[in-house]
Amino acid sequence: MPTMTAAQRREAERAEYDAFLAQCPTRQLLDRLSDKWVTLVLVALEEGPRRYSELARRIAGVSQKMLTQTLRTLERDGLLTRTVTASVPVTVTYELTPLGHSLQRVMAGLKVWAESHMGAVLEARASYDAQP
Amino acid sequence: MPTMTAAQRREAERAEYDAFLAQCPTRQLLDRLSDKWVTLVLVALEEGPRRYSELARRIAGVSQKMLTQTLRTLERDGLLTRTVTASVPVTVTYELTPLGHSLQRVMAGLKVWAESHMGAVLEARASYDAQP
DNA sequence: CGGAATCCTGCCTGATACTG
DNA sequence: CAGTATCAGGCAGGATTCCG
Repeated sequence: MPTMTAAQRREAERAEYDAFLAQCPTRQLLDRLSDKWVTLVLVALEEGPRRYSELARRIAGVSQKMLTQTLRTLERDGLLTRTVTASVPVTVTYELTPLGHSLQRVMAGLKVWAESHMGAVLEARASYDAQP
Repeated sequence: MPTMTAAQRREAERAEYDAFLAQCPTRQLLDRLSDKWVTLVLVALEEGPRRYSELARRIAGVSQKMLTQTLRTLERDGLLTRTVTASVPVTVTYELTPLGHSLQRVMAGLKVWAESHMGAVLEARASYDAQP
């Protein structure tokens, strides 16, 4: 039986992994999470369950293929659940798991950062481009 | 003269942007930040200035092309500075700006999350793949 | 050492069409 | 409505070579 709390177990686990190493599984995980659709899907689900069509509408510019692909991967990784309601027409609902919620908090920070510091970035670009 | 604090200004600015809109500049910024090399470079610089060769060694698997390209973009966006010391051989040092540091804090959270929850993700995958 | 320039491959992505 | 299947192209990204 485990004598560690979940938090202690995570800490011990973290010490064994290093995302800087190319072969480390966390490196592959980090690569997968570093995806614009992943970020947007997670943030779109932050307030609760959403239907497929709701997500497609909210996340402007995503193709059906990429949305489905992203949702499947996130489901496989245990970050969200997919629920099919047998009605006519059929309804499919996606919802974050507790694991997904913990990641969503990090992702939301990224989105907020982008929206908060956009001005500073645009100024930096203008300044950089002005140089001879 | 501005009558708002920097924090207030950022908040007001944030309200004008929405990364869910495909045409919004923050969406493009979010796309750029959702890059594995960006994440790793920012985290690699968290403890202070680093030379080009140090970064190349630390971030296993990155090609010279991608490392240079990533560094250039981050420099243009005002997230880090590039300093050339005219010696033989030449030395180039990269260092986070205050803006870069604020983003680095978010990025570090992503890396820590990946390293902390790797086990849970692997279990979820095994469970998903076991289904008929 | 720290790049720039070039070439070239693959797979990511979008568009389209079809189904339960 | 919520997908799957297929096809085609474009550019991300690796490998290589050369330079100050």
